[in-house]
Amino acid sequence: MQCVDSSQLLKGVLDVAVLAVLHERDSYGYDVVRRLREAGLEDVGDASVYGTLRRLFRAGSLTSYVVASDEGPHRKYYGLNSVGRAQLAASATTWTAFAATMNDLLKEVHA
Amino acid sequence: MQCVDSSQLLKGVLDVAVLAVLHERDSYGYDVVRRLREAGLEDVGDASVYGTLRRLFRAGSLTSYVVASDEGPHRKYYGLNSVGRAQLAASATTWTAFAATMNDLLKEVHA
DNA sequence: GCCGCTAGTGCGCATTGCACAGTACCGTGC
DNA sequence: GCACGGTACTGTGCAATGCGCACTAGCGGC
Repeated sequence: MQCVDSSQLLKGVLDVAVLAVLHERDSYGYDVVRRLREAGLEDVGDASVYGTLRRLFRAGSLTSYVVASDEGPHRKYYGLNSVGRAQLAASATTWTAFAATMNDLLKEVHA
Repeated sequence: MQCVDSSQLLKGVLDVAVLAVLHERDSYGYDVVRRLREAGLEDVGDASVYGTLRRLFRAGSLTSYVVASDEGPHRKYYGLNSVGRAQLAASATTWTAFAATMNDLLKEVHA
């Protein structure tokens, strides 16, 4: 019944978004969520991000190391490896092409 | 295991794409598939489009009428009603904002 | 001690795109 | 007449993925 809500838009794009954030610098789940929200993806669920990180790690696109913190529980940092960087590049290209196609389709709507 | 494939990108966007195509003019399933493919969405599955049309119709965003054809089976035409037009407008806006956010995120990747 | 923030895990659900099979109409070629 | 390919739609079941929710746990402030 709902119009396109971002939760559906995120499908298949959250991977790229997460990879993009990690491309900037290594990070841990809680922080990735914060950065994505700051970037404008305000309603990403935390569970989605944690899930995505685990999935990408399992797929071999990310490295992982645990760092203790003074201000709370340990942090599980993730970082891109070569596979992840390649995946990010490929996905970014795919996304750009796809977005262009969609903009084309919607162009006439605004007319 | 796969990089962002269009099937996941389509999630939540096929609705808008279909609405956009119908905005141009009334159409039937088989034709919508053809037009989407011509527009650049080359690997949309036909079942997805038929499913989307049925879903949108059930949701009250589309009108439907059957037209006989000389060159094959009857055609079930769909068209936008006011609900559908509103949904298209809203979804298009959401998409545009979302795409802008994503482009922003990916901007640094290309650097 | 309790609360709230930080940080992570696991479970189960809903949505949705798709493959696949099946039905059926039509014209062409044999 | 019949097989075949293109047109056109339906239904079933699957897989991917984002999310809500519950839970664990460390930390500091009241």
